[in-house]
Amino acid sequence: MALPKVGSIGEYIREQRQQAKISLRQLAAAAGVSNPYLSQIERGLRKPSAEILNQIAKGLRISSQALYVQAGLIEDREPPSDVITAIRADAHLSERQRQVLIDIYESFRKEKHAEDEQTSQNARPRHDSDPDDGPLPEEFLAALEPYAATSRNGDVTQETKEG
Amino acid sequence: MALPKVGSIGEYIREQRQQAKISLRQLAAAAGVSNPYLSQIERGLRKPSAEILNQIAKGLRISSQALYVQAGLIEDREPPSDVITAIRADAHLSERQRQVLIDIYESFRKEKHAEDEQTSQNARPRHDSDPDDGPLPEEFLAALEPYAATSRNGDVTQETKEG
DNA sequence: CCGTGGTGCTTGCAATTGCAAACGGGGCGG
DNA sequence: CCGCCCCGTTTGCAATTGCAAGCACCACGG
Repeated sequence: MALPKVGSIGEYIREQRQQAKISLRQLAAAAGVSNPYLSQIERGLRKPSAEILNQIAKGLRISSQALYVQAGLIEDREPPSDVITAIRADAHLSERQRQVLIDIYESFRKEKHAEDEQTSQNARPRHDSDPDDGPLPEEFLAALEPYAATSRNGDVTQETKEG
Repeated sequence: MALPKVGSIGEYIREQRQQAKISLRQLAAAAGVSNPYLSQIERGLRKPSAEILNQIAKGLRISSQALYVQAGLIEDREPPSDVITAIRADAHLSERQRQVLIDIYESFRKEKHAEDEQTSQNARPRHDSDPDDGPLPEEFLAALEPYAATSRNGDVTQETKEG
């Protein structure tokens, strides 16, 4: 793919602009790019950088993501459905935190797996709350307490610590 | 633009690369960019285009969106927490496990914010009173060991999604 | 001792971005 | 008719991207 869908992104921008009933120059001004450059972008003669793309998205008042997807710069994949993928994709976590979360999650899975042998990756939310199914080792919870405690401002509603 | 905000994206990439334990050249090859250019990107001397950014994300096996957010190219309003949604939707977890995971995740988020003071224009309301603890206490990890041991094979090569 | 292979960094250089200026054209008022 | 303001487009040109080649450094082994 040496030549991404630059044409389509241009068409998409022009389409959105015309739909918004604003002139090329107006959008250029709103986006903070020059008029001629926007013209070239819309006709696929130029391959706008990420910054320009973002500014244009702002000027158009549309989602940056929609534009990036159109530009083929983001996999059009749906949001991660399973926990591990979600953790891996979370930019706010450090790699270490990520690994710890994954470890904990997997250990939970193993516990659950022992009593309930179901390895379906895609699952629907279970509101059925059975508060008495997982043993949840003491030492584990003990180690977590300081974090769980500080993370919620005294609003620890869950029985993370139930004698 | 003598000092663009490219620094953070470069640092982020380097961080991710080092945590993935791969060399600059390896990532460059995986991403399909030249080694020197990647070097310059990581040090903030260059402002990579969207395509390059996307390729780097692929090479790092991380979400393109995460990278774009770091680069400030996507409004951060969208990815609040896919992780929590995923956790809630996972039928393999007990309600209790779910809550613990969420607690940990949230505490991690707070830690990261504290230590990683990134230029987030949209900071979530934090209680200014959480000066507790360091990054990730060993005792924490130690407590996890018995559970993590079976799940970790020493290397994070397993991918939940391919291609 | 010197070669080989690894790391990241510096140096020119072609290609491209992105812009200021200018161009052709369509309405409208003097 | 002419000037004026808008539209989108074309044309050079400075600045930047992105790369091939080469540099310095370090560990390992003949």
